[in-house]
Amino acid sequence: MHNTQIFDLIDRIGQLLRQQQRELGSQLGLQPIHLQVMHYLSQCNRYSDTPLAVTKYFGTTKGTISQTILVLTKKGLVKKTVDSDDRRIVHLGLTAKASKMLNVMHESIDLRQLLNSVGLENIDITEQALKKILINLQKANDHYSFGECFTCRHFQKEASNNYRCGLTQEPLKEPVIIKICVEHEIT
Amino acid sequence: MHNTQIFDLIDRIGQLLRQQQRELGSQLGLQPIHLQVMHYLSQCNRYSDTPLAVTKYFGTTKGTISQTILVLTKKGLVKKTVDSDDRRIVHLGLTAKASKMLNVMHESIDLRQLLNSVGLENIDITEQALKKILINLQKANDHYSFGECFTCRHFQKEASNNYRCGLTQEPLKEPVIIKICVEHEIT
DNA sequence: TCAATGAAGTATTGAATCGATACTATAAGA
DNA sequence: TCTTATAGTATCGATTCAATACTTCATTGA
Repeated sequence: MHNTQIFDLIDRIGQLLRQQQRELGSQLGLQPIHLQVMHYLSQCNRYSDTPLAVTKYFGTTKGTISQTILVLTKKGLVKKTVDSDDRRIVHLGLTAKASKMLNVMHESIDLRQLLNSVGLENIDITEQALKKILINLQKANDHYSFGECFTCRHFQKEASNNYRCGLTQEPLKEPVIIKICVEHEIT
Repeated sequence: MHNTQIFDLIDRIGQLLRQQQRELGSQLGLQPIHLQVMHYLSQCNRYSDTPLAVTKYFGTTKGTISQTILVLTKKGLVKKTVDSDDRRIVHLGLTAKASKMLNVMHESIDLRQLLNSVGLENIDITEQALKKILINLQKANDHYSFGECFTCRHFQKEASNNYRCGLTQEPLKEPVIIKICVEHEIT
């Protein structure tokens, strides 16, 4: 009873955030999902920049995401490249136009003010709690794929300073990676 | 940079929760928004059970909500009654059928398991943090209406044990009330 | 008393998401 | 080679949602 209030709050905040995205995106002719996908693509690596990974991330179907990506490519915001090893796989990347657009957007919204009067310590606690909720939610929904844990560790071995693994500081918020790295921490 | 991760998490969890609602609702021929509105109506009082209040709550437009409610009434889940004082105002209420449906749904989803390994103390902290974020978000979006504060206090004076005011324990999660009661605490 | 203004809600239309189904192309295994 | 599985696309129908215009009712003000 008391516990479920958290989910009402998340639901509601998420709804209002999406509403903000809608207003912001409508000026650019974009829908909320487009902004979300672009934001996602700005943060993922070559294991998570495929349509299928986007599908898993947003919990929708292949077809739906395919449509979204089609719109983004038509608008010149996303570029596709076929994987050289496996030609079934497509890698998605933001164009310079898209990156610039994202930067402008991030400047126009000051998310930090929304954390007013929360307190740094509690922000951290909240963040950790939300991460655990997310993981539990993924487990409950069978969105968890253990098989890619090897991939994630393999990825760690690469000598690139743009990429880091683990839950806390990684620029890789891509879910497949996050999920697996978290699981790896637990076991 | 570090701070904005919270909003990614909220966004993502919200998305997955909505996906759950979609799966659950599709068996009943209902969309996520329908379940959300029904859940909202199960918790609001006679100051917040109007289409306009629902509109403010979900941050959409009157027309959109009107459509949603139309569907719910056609399905026999929501009943409209015209206000006796102000005949422009419509009060919305769940039918017995809807209440039963909500109960079944709440039983079929165990939200508590999603809080596994979070810890009671941190749940409270997270809840408080999310409440503050919600309020800040409402302020930023001009969804704040001070005028109804009087209404809220008036409502407090009624002798009904089904209703309570305040931020913490109230069964009234209706936003107009919450917003105003919180503001009242602050000042 | 009555006209003007505004508020609550509805109806309609068009754009867009989303799911379902069917399809193509490529890879991997027997 | 043949079968099966995977990644992605195309198409269609149902539905949301915003925008606009509209109706009904209340309130204000002369």
